[in-house]
Parts: sequence; C-alpha cells; structure tokens
Amino acid sequence: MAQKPSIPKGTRDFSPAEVEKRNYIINSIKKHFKSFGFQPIETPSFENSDTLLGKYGEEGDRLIFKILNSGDFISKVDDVTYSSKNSNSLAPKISEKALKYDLTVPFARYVVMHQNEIDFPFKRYQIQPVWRADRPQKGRFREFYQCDADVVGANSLLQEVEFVQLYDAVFTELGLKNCTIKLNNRKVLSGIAEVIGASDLLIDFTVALDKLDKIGEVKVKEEMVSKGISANAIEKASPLFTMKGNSFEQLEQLKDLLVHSEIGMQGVAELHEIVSVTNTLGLQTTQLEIDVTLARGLNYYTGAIFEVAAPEGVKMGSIGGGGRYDDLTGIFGLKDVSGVGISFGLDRIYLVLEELDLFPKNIAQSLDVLCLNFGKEEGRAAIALIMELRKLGIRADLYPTNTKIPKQFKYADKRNVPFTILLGASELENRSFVVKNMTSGEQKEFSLEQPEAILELF
RNA sequence: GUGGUUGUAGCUCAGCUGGUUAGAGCGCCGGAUUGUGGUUCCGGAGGUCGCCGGUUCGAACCCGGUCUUCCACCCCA
Repeated sequence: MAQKPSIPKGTRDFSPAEVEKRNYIINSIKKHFKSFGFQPIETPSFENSDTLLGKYGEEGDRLIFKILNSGDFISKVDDVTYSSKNSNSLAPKISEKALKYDLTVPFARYVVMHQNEIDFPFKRYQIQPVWRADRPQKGRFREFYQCDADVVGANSLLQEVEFVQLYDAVFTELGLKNCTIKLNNRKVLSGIAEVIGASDLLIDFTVALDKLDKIGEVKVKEEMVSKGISANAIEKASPLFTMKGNSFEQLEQLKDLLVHSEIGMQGVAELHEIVSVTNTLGLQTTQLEIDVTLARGLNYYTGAIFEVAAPEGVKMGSIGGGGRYDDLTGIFGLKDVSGVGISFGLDRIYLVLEELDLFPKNIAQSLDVLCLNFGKEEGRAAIALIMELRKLGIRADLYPTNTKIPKQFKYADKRNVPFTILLGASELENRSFVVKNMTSGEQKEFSLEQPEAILELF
C-alpha cells in the first residue's frame, strides 16, 4: 500500500533553484574565508555523546539529538534503570552517540586530537550541517548549516578586528547592506555583575539584560528581581538601561560604572581597542555597535561576543554570531589555547536575501544554450555541435527527443535558457545552425565549421 | 519542554449556523499552430478536504488524539 511520504519536522528538501542560491551564498562566504587565510576542515556528523553533552548548558543538552545504540541495546540496561522510567538515567545507557549541535565544540575536540600536527596559530573554516531538537519556527530548523571561521592559538585582539572585517566583506558582497555587527565583552558583563554585587548571578543577570530591546526596561527589572537580584544591585546597574551615544561615548559611560572592577576595565579596554582599530580601517556596508545587553554563548565565551543583526525592518533572528573562548580546549585536556571565531547562519541569510530580493537574477540559469531536436540526422549533427560548445565552456544541452517544436521552445523558456539553437534539415544541408536569442527573438546563422563564432553572443 | 495556531487540486486560496455530484485563479496536459516559445481562444486531467477515531440521519465544517506549519516562551544560526 502506497504511503504518503513525508520528511521530519524542521527539515527541508532543496530543489535546483534553492541549491543554486544556497551555493551562491556558500561560495561567497568560502571565498572570503580563504582570502582571510582560513583553511577548511570537516568533522563527523555525529560525535561521542560525552564530547557534546555538558558543553552547552542544561538547555543545550536537551536540544542535542541522541542516537540510539545499535544491536539489542535495551537488554543491556540494568533492571533498576529500566524500570525507573527516568529518561536522564536511561538515555546514557542506550545512547552513546549524538548529532553535532554546532561546529565549535567538535572543532575544539579536533584541535586537541590533532594538536601535534597543527601549526599554531591555526585558522580554520568549516561549512557543515548541525542539528538541534528545537521546536521549528521561521528561520529555525532542526537541521541547518553553520559556516564557521575560528582562530586558535593567538590571543591578539587583531583577530577580533579581522572577524569584523570578514563579516563586512561577506555581507557587502552579498549586497546585504546595513547589517549591524553587535559587539560586547564577557569581561564587561562580569565586571558589571561584580560592581553591583551580583557576581554569583551573572548568567541570570545577563540573560535578563539581553532582553532589554525586546521586552523593555520594566520587564527586565522584574525578571531580575524574580531571579533573586537585589533592588540595590539593579539600581546600581541602571546606567546600562540608558546607555546612549556612539561606541566611544558608551565606552566612557562604562568606564565610570566599572572603575572599581579590574576585569570590567579590562573588558572596556578590549572593546576600545577593537572599535578604534576598526574605525581606522573603516567598514564598507556594515555598522559595528557596542551593545552591552548582548549576552550569547556565555557557557564558553570569555572575551568578545559578536552577533549580527539583519538590516532594520527584516524580521529575523541573528544571522551570525561568535566570540572569544579562552579555554574551550581545556575541557578536552589542552590548556591555555585561546580561540576566537564567528559563524554565518546560511539558512537565515538565505531567507533575508530572498525577502529583500537580493539574489542575482541569472542564478536561475542552469543552461546557456538548448539545441532543439528536429529528427534523427539533425540530432546527430546537434550532439556533435553541443559537444564542441561544451568544450568552449558553454553550458549546452540537446533536447533529447524529436517532439514538436513549440513544446521544445516552451521547455527552453521554463529552463530560463537565454539562447536556443535550431539545426533542422535546411541548416544541415547548408552546414549551418541558427541561434535564437530567447529574450529579443533575434536569430543569427552560424557555420557548423566554426561553432566558436557564437561566443560573440555571450 | 510549555501555551497557542495552521492544514481543502502541483501552487495561492474560496467553501455561509453541519445538508446532494467540494469550487476559483495560476500551473499542468491536449487542440487552434507537423520549423518558432512568451500573448490569445477552446477543451481536458487532477481531491482518501493532513491522518486516525468519535458525535450525528448526514462532517471539509463539531469533539478527541496525532502529524505538520507558523507564533509566543525557553533557547538560538
């Protein structure tokens, strides 16, 4: 019995036009990754569970897809665990592998495993799918691509400066103007928590602060109170809610607030360095903004935090993010290797380009010329011709069967082919072929002996 | 994981308080047009109304479950 086929929630098929568009984005990102000196690596789709679990916080663990063990896994579970009906204790006994959740943690694992063959500083890029057992929404999928570039083994702030330039280069090339690169620093957040006397509640404090532009000052303060942050502490943090001015002005305000926090002042100094060097270099189409409310990836970021917002008016979550993690490889046993990196969200960039109609029009063209098929003899001559054209670098195809000409023209239309070739009995007799421009309707005759002459049309 | 929302032809959607054979536009196929597409005209095919169950004389419509979509949380690319 035929069943209706389906694909899992949050996954997608990609048809030719979509793959072309995705490749267009990937090629652009890849090109700039390479030009900045990054080298490609790839890691497996799935990792040992203990490589991933515990690296993304409790919430992250929940979203990791776990892979069932092979074989008769259930009989190996002891009775107590089996009858406990507790997923948390049962899961590790029946699942030892998991789909990767991002590219950063597997990269850290890679660096540790290959430390003796890597030349540091190591700049790598990686473009692969990752999986999250999240509830899908627009721009949120359970399988999606990340395009990451990271540097390990160098703690110069010039790396951060470079990543800002890299974001600018890619988004400029894609024609995605006015993206905002938001910049913050974990040390500033730590400093704030320290100054207001809430160091032990750093995460709660920053997660609430992160929502400022979304739910407003009042609700943020309510959430802070509910998390156990004292009214006094919130009062001390109040300058954060009213930060104004450009990046340098905001940094001045932060200095006043953080003057008694060594770590906070260090964060301010780092931000200042990145902003001022970037200012000197200039940016093509993006804007770099300090945003003290930005609090992402706190489970491992220790310095800079990046997030890229789509141009104003586009309703889409962040299209990129990243930051510095001083000791990510530490959990895998390699101490004191600093890393910093960024990620491009391919699937979201796609949606934004689509919404703003920024894909080049000729992406849909998969063929330069289609040769129509007039019959057996003509078809033989035609296939010889298109083989010549292919050698010239022209994407050429022959309509395979001798069906009615209007139908063949319609097919050419639908394939978005700019030129068709007519090679019928009369042309064959003249040792010639006719090229028709499908946009203007103009036709021009060429000699079969000199097919290269049609290059003039391109 | 919590709460809500959506699903009708390939696509976008109509379909009244439950009432015979579920409609339109676009697309598709055929013809007008056997060597000229995009325009026009004529004709045609295509539906387990997401799926399973229930209520009812009768369900696309009401109820329950489930899957899917999107939204708000959570979190995040």
